[in-house]
Amino acid sequence: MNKEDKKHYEAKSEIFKALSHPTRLWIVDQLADGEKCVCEFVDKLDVDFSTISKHLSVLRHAGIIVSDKRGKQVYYSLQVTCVLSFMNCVDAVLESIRN
Amino acid sequence: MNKEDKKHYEAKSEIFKALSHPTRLWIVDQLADGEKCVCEFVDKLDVDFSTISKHLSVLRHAGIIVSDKRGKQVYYSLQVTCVLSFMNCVDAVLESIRN
DNA sequence: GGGATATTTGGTTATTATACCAAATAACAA
DNA sequence: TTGTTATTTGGTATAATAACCAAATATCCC
Repeated sequence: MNKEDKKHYEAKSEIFKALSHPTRLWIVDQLADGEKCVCEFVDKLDVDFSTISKHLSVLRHAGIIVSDKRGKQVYYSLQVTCVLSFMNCVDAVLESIRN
Repeated sequence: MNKEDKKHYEAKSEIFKALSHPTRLWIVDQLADGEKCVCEFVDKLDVDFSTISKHLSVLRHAGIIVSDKRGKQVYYSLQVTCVLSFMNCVDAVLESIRN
């Protein structure tokens, strides 16, 4: 693996890392049918809001979601919707393990 | 998020974790066009073979690849080929960040 | 059996990720 | 301006990952 390849795979792995947390996958699913306010996540999860904020930050920095501040609230939405279609693939992996 | 959902997302995140390393993504790409012997990875990478073996183990436990021992050598191949199509999506993310 | 090769496993250490709390910032309302 | 709500950022302790070396295992050849 040469230097250029290495950079390429490092960048790619950052995307996967961003998706490597149950809470963040849940967030992605929540955004599947449109934007959501941070406050909605806070209500539905039993973790500190600072924790949620950091998860959102990870996804945003990876380029998977984008934020939009309107008034006091911040709305997030999916930037890269092909992530959703990969979820089906992941489910297939889980199925194949189970059987 | 209820208990069942939590388990589901935890399982899912394990798949992503397995793909969250440059070397492991490289391995997946290497397997795109068919099975490869561990020794081939050892030759092409500049890391300890025990490290490679552990990366292969991570991918195998996640159900992404399968191993087949023939003689002294172990051959690995992709079990879940839809992973490859997601790579295009990931590349799209990278593109969108770059621009 | 004994030696050589291929791969995995265990141990140790360094780096990275995560959660919570507390404090900071931003926007709006009184 | 002061208070209130929404969200982010910084600090810190703990847990998970990853790399290397050394040792174990498995297979083949003599």
